[in-house]
Amino acid sequence: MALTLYNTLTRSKELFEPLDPAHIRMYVCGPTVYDYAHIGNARPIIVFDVLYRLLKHLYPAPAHKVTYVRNITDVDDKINARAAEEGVSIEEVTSRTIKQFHEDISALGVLEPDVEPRATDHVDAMISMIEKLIAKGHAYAAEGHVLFDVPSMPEYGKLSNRSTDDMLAGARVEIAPYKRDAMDFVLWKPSSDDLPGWDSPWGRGRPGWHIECSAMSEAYLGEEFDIHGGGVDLVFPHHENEVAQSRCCFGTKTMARYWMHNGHLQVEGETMSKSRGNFLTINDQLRDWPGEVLRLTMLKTHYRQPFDWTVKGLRESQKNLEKWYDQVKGAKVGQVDEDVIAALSDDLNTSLAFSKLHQIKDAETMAGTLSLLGFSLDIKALNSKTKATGEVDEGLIVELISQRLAARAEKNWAEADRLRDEIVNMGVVIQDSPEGTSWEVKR
RNA sequence: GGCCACGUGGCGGAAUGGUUACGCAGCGGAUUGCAAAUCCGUCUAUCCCAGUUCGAUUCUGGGCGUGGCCUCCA
Repeated sequence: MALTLYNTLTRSKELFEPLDPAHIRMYVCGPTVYDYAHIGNARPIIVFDVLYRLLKHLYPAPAHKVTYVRNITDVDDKINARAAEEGVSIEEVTSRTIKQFHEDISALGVLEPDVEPRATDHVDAMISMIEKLIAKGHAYAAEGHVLFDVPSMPEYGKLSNRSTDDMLAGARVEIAPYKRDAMDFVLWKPSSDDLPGWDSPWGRGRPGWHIECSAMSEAYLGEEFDIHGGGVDLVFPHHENEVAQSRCCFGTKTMARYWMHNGHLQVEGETMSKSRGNFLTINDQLRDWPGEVLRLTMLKTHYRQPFDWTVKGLRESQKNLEKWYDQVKGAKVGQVDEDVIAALSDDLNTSLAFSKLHQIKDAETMAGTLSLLGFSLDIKALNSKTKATGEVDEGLIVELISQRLAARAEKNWAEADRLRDEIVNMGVVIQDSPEGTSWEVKR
């Protein structure tokens, strides 16, 4: 099955041809750990998980190997600011946030990346890259900083498709006096005593944002690799700068061959922001919904498309999953549907993949396909009480339900309906079935 | 201001130079003590204007609208 991927670098869909078919290599920019991950952060996590699963399917072991690296940025000024704000150590902020991050995304049905490197473990590699860049005339030290010399790289701007002239015209930030060129960006900056710092040829300091990904991708995937992913906002400056650093340092023609970027999402029609009060974290959403519902909702829209995160959409996903899981109940996990693979192979057309999924009649194929897509097939987990359940009086509900069952046994329908209404008024829905009466918090 | 992406039925969302996608909701029916679930059936669409074409939702140009990026936000 031919896989095509949209490549930001060429702004077109291209046939995926791995550098080494025996070893497919993918790098995705992970979180900066200073706060709960929001649902926007969940998009690349889920989207690239699907790509990882698809690659493993198309390039199966043992003939092939797929290596997926997703980093953790644990040195950053936002982290420092958060620590200062709370009066706690930087380690406390990062370790707490990393733990929370892992906990949150584990509910989303994502496979763990093969490597999850942390920036702070790779500072030496960053320093040696910076030294190399200086030696090759692509970087210079000034006032304790080291800057990348943008004019030294003629192809700068190729990934984000913009000229430095355009960028300067639109610039709205004042230019630091130590920069030779307005576009130059920081590779290394000095740290005061209260900030995290490492000894370096330029004094005690810390790395700039972009160099970590150049160093870590090289460490685990090599100087050139296949796929590099992240959110669209990272195209510029982050990825553009990564390309500049890596290519100039290693003297390569490319850093990654295929650059993939997921679009942003909105919440109920509005841009998500803290000031609007619609800043939804993954953790918030998991209080109300099973992780798999979040996963399906995220994948219903093609990854490059912007989309609107709504309760209505989540409800629909929940219904879809209930139906599918009901269909596979008791079936063994069979083959993967070829139409679904074909849809995914066309630049991860997950929307089309799910519409094909709706057409699957065979329970085993359904199970196999859902499983490839990262769904658990566990209807109990899907219907299990969410964390929001803690906000209702469970004991009372169970009591009312048993009273209603007694009323029904006596065919006292008026009393049974009155009890149902009482339960509904508490925000709880009940359902009768041959196996008994179940209940859940209404969403 | 510069650059980029997008605009399909009530909602989500594919595909396509000419023929009903699909899902959710709605509506009708079966079933159910009542509901839920399930099953059967069913209505509604391609932002506006111009051009190319026998024919455009699909290609080209313009307009309007939405979103994103323009130094650290996925």
